[in-house]
Amino acid sequence: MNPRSEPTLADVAALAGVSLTTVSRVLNSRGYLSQETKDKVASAIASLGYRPNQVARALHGMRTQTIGLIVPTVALPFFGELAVEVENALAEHGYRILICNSLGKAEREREYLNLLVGNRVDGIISGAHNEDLEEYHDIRMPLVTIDRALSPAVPNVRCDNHAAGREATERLLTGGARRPALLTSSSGPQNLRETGYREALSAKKITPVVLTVPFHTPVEQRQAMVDERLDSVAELIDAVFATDDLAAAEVLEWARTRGLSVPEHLRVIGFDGTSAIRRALPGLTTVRQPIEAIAREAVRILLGQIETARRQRRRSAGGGQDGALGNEVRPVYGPVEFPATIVEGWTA
Amino acid sequence: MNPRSEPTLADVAALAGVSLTTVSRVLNSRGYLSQETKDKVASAIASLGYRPNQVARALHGMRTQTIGLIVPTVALPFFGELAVEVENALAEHGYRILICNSLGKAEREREYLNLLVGNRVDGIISGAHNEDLEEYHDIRMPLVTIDRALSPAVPNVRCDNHAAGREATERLLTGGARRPALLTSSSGPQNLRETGYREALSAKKITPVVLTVPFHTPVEQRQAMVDERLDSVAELIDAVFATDDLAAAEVLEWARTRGLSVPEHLRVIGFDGTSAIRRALPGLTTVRQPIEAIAREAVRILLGQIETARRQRRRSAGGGQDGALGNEVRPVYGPVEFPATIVEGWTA
DNA sequence: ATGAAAGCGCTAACAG
DNA sequence: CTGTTAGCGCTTTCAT
Repeated sequence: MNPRSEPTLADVAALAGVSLTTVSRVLNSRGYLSQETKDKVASAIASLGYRPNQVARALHGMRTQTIGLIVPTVALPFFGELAVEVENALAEHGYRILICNSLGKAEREREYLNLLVGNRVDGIISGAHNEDLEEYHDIRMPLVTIDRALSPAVPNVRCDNHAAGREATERLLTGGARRPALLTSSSGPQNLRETGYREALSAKKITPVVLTVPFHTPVEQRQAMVDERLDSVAELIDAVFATDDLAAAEVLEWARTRGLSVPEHLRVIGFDGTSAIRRALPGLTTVRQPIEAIAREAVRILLGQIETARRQRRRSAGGGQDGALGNEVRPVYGPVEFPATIVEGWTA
Repeated sequence: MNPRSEPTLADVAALAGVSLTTVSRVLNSRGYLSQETKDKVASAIASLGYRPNQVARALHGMRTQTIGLIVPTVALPFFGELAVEVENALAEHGYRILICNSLGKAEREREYLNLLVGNRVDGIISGAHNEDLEEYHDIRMPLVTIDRALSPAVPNVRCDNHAAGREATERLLTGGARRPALLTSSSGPQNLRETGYREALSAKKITPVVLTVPFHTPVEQRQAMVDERLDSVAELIDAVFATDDLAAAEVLEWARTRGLSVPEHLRVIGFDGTSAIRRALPGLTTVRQPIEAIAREAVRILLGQIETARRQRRRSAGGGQDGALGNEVRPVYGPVEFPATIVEGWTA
């Protein structure tokens, strides 16, 4: 045996003087083993530093205990925190996570989707998609999306963007704003935070001012674009609801360079409320997403799907008797939404 | 065949009316194939939506094309960006990444180490370690550390912390500071940024003021601890060098609540310079780590080690002739350091 | 130019 | 209580 490569079951068996099966049994504590055998095997394992090859296990068991997570980039605190929470929730169930950063490129997202399927992950959680990549549709695998709905057949978990958008806007108004603008990444009916914003304004007969800077704008260009958008409406507005905290930071910077004091001349509220940004900008009033709840629920639904799929596979393989299976996790239609909460700072 | 599970090579072969071998050949474009065969196979693949099972491939080929990355948490922008850069660098070489967040818990880091070995990743990059976990030492696998040195035998890639610490401190002094404090996570000779700080001060005969708040302090407690540390030396100091940007943000918040204006009463310089924090706090003067360069170099060294290991394994397996192998990637001793650069804001 | 068969490391029937 | 054997899906000699 090459010393630089990992020992195998056979090595352990040989050293312990028993068969492969026996070793496998002590590893998985299945069936009856004499204490003596157990000890022999255990010491062989220890002395070789043996660790079961999960790849072989996966090949046999048809399951990798791994799920794929696709996000735009964990370099953004929101997705970084989301990834950590998903990882935590999965770890409790013995699963691990393969994180994929699409960087907003459809091409890359497609490649990752193939990679995940090729690696036979047990399921996928997607928190990023370039306006439905068709690959998502004909994927034969448990799938849950976070935040952006893909199709009614795919479970979607998110915070209640609509209500949150309305509440953020109302918070600006009750704070004294008369004309709040919206700064977001893309405008339209699918943008529920925008819908909430418009709803809050129409209740007060205020005309909306919607500014957009695309999500994947290179970081060096963002501030200039934000400045340009805000300058063009500076006379009209006295508050800004930015749909993410980093955009809110850019609004604050704009206000600073234009000599507008916050919140006196300009009120600002952000969105996400990640701990990293709350550390960086503790003064920012923002809407905090319940990231942990979202992650846990997405994981719960996904694992339910995986379980169901396994059952079906077993049934169609083993043939025959159904048994009473009333307690399966039911498929989820429609989005699952969690409430977001406003975190007070001094910018609004 | 169960419709919900992925098709296999055998399915493709059956549909195309050829043998497994042939299908495998067209997939890997090895040997001579008639155009007709190629076409038949290709269309069978397409119509089944077949994707090779990487798990099986890995089992056979004894390589997973996956490397593990261990970091404290990608929820912190520095490690989030590092993860993305490592992923990018690896992708260029056909490797993927398994990200593990240790959350600063030795227990969890140990588990992850086992997981990675169990999953037979081809190598590990570690950017986190609880004061050498012994497991790192007897690991039979290519390993590179980022930022923290583990042992002389393990390559270490980092920014030039010593020089950077000196320069940051000098920047405060040339800006007009007379007594800059250091705020860091743990003090001692292994903290090279601190060493640089002390060096810059001793050149000017200034007595150091070193404040510490442990790295893994829960976020809710941090500000209070920072406040407490700073209050205790408020009379002495007129500047702070914080060894990460988030700590610098906490210093700014302290200054704000104490009515100290920055940079007039208090100069502040941070460390890391991630894009996320630069977006959040564009005014912060900081030392920017060359994250991309670090990631690329770590990957380069690791892939070199993997290549070398494979060669050795082949040699010891196939037995015999060495051949001329002068162009191997040489093992790296001593750390590889990249220069960090100061990014100007208005806080210093 | 194509196929048959062995084997990667492990688990699970199926014997004893 | 323990061993033998047959795969999981793929690559790779070795034949033909």
